Amino acid sequence: MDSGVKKPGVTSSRVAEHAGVSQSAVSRTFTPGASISPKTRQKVLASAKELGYRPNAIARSLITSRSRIIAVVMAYLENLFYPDVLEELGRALAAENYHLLLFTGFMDRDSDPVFDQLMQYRVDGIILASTSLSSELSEECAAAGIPVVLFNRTTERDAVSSVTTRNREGGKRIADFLVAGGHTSFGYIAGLENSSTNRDRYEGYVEGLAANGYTNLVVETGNYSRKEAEAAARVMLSRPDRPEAIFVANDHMAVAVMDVARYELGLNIPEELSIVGFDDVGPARWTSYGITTMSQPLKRMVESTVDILMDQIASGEIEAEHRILSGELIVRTSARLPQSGIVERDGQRIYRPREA
Amino acid sequence: MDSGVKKPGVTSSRVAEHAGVSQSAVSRTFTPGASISPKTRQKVLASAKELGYRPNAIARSLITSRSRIIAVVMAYLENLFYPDVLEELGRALAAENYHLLLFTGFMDRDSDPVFDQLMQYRVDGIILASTSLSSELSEECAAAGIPVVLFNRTTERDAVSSVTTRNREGGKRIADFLVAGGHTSFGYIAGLENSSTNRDRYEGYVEGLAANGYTNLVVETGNYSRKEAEAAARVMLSRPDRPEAIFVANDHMAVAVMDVARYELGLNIPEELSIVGFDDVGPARWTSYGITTMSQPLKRMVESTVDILMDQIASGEIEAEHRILSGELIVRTSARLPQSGIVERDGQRIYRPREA
DNA sequence: GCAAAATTTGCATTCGTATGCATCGAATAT
DNA sequence: ATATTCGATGCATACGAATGCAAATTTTGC
Repeated sequence: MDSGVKKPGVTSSRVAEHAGVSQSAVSRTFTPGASISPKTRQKVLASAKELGYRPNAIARSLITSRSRIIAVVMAYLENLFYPDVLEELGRALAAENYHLLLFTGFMDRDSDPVFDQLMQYRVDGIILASTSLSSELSEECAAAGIPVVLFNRTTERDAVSSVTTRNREGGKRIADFLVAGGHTSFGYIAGLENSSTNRDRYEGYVEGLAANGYTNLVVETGNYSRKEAEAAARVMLSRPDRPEAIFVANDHMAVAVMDVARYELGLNIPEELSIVGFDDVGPARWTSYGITTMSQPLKRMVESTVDILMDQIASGEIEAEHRILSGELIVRTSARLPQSGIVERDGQRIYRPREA
Repeated sequence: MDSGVKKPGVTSSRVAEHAGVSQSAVSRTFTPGASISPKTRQKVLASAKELGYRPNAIARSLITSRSRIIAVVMAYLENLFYPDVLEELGRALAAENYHLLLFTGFMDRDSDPVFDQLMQYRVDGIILASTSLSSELSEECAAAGIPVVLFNRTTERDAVSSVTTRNREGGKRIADFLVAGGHTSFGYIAGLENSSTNRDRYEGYVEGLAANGYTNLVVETGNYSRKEAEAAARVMLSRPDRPEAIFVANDHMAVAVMDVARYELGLNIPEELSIVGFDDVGPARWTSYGITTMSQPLKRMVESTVDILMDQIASGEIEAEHRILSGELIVRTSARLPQSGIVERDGQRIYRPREA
């Protein structure tokens, strides 16, 4: 009666035979909304269960030309932000009955093999995150008629959609926050130079500082890598005119910078040095770091991403859509506090100067 | 000449027509080792390029009944160990021309839907990691004739393979290390109670302590979750007879325990409290933590995992294989040091008592 | 109870590729 | 030069499920 053990080759035809109906009937039983009487449906379900039948998604894909697979490209997962994204994407896609084909662990250079695989599997959509090969790759995919969403990255060309947060405003708010905190000299540890997030955060920061009359900004590059961020921090913090406050382009690097500052240079944070990050990733919340940081609304970003994909898949129309969400400046202990502007919300302290 | 833009429906037949050959010829061109003359091969390749043709992996799978997809099940990615595994798996599988279908972000409870999806996609193999539903799920899959490898977990039933490290020996070595370090009272913060890793590490630890004449072990459970580990640490460290040394079942929790010890209870590590972890995950190496920990040889574990799968896929024989690798006790700053037994290797300090 | 409409059902075909088999041509052997 | 072999090629079919269409059945209306 039970079965459990399932022979590899249980096909719809075998079930049909066993249930005394046609193969079409079996197919319709498993196709929501198909025309089938409750009676035969039950018969089929019974036989299916007995034989341990499950529709073959491959065969289905072939004929519907829908794989129900979404490719996710994340070159590296070192930054905890991305595993979080992945987990949330897993949830969101599963809810829509889609599956997640992951491309990771390859060096950024060789985009071509990845692209080839994507095309061969006829994925229904593509999410590009944490990869610098976005631009070229995305254009190609879009040209091939596959919906593409850039996650946490944008591009000028308008063929592909994107989901981001207000990086520019974030950078600006951080500048305001640091100025309000009484700092007078500033540093920036940059992410990947050609990434839109880095560019926008930087520009907003510079703009915000300038608006307050500060132009003495020192810059080093960490390329979103821990190792390089450490090196950058060493250089910046060894300067005679070491800045009082540093905006690090993301939390992943900020953690490294804090370690270097404290343990290699013996600096007290925030008394002697203020650090602000971006992302509000796990370790930022750990007591050892307590990083003051611009949060990215992960859940909403993922929702938007999946939304866009589902829309484009359903409509068949690939029209680039750009969703820009906003985060908050979460105030913790890694930076000196301004006199005012800090409010409490949902048990967190955030920076909200009056005009905002 | 170039093309770039690719019409959705370029099939092998279209290429065949364009090249003036049969569809079979096109197929053979893209099938390594098939019988085809260099001349026609070139003709086909030229046409394929011009039309932007790529073999349809779905259709190929249908007929070969090989999807070249490996399912990876990781219920959660909070513990950085798993993203690392994922990245390495991505690399290793790509090298074998396999792809990675990721199942993540679901609560452990509902294993059934996951199982259903696995079966429907006719994946060629399954890797189960960081999930407690291993036992039931794995049996089912194995019964269905799909190779399964448990990653960092074992099970008694011998239907499924597994790759682990010597958890028991690891626990024992940690006990030896702590005893040699002069500690006299001990604590254990446990992982998931029904997981084999937790059980083995615990048993080895207890055994090692007992061998040295210590039986005064206090235990709390953190279930491999950060939040619960924090709570466990609070309880354990508030005891009047707080232990001098704590073995935390993995680094992910050890980080949390250190934060609580330092910032909530003001304890100095390692002067007043020694902490040892397991995994040697990223944050363990960060200066703020510098966790002394049993390493798990990630790369080799992944290699073995993929090895086992490839073997079983190639041979069609599913014979459970259990690979057990060994790690090292990496000595850092979170625990008091023994007088002897610490040696340097590859720029790292490891604990290697004479008999080992 | 009968005709018309609505619903089920089965047949046959399709998706795009791989592959056994037969055929054909060229290369080798005698 | 002819017989033999071997590689290259094409034909036809198969993989497993979805679906348009027509036939069969049930339901509805009067």
